[in-house]
Amino acid sequence: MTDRLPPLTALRAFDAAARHMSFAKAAEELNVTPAALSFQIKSLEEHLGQPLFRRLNRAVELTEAGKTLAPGAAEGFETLTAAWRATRRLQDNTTLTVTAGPGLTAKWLAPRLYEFARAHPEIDLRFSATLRIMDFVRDEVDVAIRFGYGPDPGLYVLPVPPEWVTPVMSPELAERYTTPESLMKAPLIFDESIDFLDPPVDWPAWFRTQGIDFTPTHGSHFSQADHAIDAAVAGAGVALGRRGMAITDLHAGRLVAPFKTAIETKAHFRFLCAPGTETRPQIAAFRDWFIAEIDKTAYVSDEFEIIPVEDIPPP
Amino acid sequence: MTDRLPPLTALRAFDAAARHMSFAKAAEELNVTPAALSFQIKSLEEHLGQPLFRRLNRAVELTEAGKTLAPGAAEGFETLTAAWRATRRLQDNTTLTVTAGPGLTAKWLAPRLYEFARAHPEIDLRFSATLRIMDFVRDEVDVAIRFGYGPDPGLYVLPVPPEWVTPVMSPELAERYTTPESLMKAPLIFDESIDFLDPPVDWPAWFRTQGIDFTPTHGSHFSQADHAIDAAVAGAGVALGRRGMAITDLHAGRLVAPFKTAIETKAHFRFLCAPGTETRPQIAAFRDWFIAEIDKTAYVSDEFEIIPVEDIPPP
DNA sequence: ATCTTCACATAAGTATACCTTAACTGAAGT
DNA sequence: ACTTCAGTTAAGGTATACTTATGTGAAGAT
Repeated sequence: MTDRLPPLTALRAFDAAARHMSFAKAAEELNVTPAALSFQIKSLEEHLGQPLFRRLNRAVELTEAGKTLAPGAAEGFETLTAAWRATRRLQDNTTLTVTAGPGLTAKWLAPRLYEFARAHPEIDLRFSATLRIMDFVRDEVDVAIRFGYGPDPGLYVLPVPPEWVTPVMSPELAERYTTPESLMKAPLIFDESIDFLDPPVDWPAWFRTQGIDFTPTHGSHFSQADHAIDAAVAGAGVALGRRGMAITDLHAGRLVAPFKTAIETKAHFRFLCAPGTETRPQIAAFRDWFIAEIDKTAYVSDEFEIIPVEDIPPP
Repeated sequence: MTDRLPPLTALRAFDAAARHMSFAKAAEELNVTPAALSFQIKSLEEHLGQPLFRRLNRAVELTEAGKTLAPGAAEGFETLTAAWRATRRLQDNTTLTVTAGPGLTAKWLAPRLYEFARAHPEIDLRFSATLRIMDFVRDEVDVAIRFGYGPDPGLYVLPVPPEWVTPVMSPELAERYTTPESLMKAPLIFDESIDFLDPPVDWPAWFRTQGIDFTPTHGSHFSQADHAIDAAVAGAGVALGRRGMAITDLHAGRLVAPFKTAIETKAHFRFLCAPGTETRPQIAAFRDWFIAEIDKTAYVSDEFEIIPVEDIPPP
């Protein structure tokens, strides 16, 4: 017989039946009568040349053929559904789904979102704070904001100024630790979320910018950047704060950055979306707002001597 | 409108049109007239609420919506087609597709296949010699023979006796190197295809079974086991031959294994197929033949003192 | 400049695939 | 023995999908 695809409605009926393991429930899902579904399955079995379900009297179970077909059918229809939904979303100019890492969401986006929501009441903003790299089509996400290196093939990438780090601490601690040397005795906070950077942007690197050869051996470690900043705000120690993470607490006076040397890394935040979607109204609005917010705090960089990490002398 | 799937025939028409970038060719592929296809696309665009193609006079091009939908549609239908074909193959009891690594194919399967083909003339045997792990459904493979550890969740695994290695060389070389100590001065051949084993099954391990602490520093390296064996047959040096790889050349007298100590590893060949398919006639026939062939050479193991690799004293 | 060709659109008519209602079957639970 | 449940079967209607035939507009040829 044909090695091509069988009637697709029949295949979809099978998919629903296999997922529910019930013809009746499958019929309900597809808004047809059980009779119709029974026919579809029967016709599919005729196309195939062998049964897909074993009819027990109160239930159905999959035959070997059914077990072979079911996972692929489910995956195939899932893919189609995701693609169709993503396409439909293109003309929905009222919803905007953004994903960002938990740190950026907590320390940068969340405090500013109220402004965006007020400026664009027509946009229904949804957030997904996860580190998982997402698929724009499959996960129904419009914009991703991610910290790291490029390149990102096949994506629209908006350049954002590079990120730098400098020691930050609570005002109380700043009275105790007034010189770079004194930090060697201070409780240090380690932000493991930037461990992946190469060359490393860490405490030894910062001490070297001060002409100090010192590798701290203990301190508090945090896997997420916002937790490290929170610890610093609470007075638990001195953190190497990333500009984007610390800026809100610096402005609020909860943190101070007494030393005016910062390390710049090639990694930076990147505004990512599927190519072509950057012109959709809500994405363009979000992008413009995002750039404006970053520009608002750009002057902070002028206060610091910013040293590219690759210019730091090796140990 | 509905967020559910649109009419599937229309989606399939779009998929074909997007792949060919031509309505006429898509119509040909689907065995319908161009007019029918034109209607399908139009109906899909109405479902969506926006055009999927931009009609230029001599050609068509995808709109943003089309570009969003096309990859997912293609992938979805590919998945469905693969699943359907895999299901149809279940009732094809005349074809058998086997995949194995290049080493096993060259040194073990190929020399024996003639026998199998003669014993089962009704089976149309196809081979795929690749190291790539294959998906039984997507790659249309019935049986995989792989060297390594388990477990393999969700697969039928036929246990095969464990694999061991012992020094092998050409008869000429064997006259020169008659003691384990003499091998320290022999040209050694390294088979990198078993480097992934842990604990390692390598020359230092074998020397330790002889009470010799020796780590060879140079020799010939081969990334594939069959090439290492071929080099040994050619008299280029002494290889640590895997039972399964060397057995044919040992029987033929092209190789000899003068030292009767072998190292056994927990890794072994595994006969893998999708669960449930082990009862299909051609797979059962191949499995039975495979076991019988292995049993034929089982007595060889009796000649050796086989030491499990974990029992070898550490350096 | 006009003609031809090409690729797709449109109109009208037709077939068939799909669905519904209604009655049936056979086993499990009451 | 009666009810219920899950799926099957039959008959008939409707919407879907296809066909043939004709129309349209621009690219390329003469």
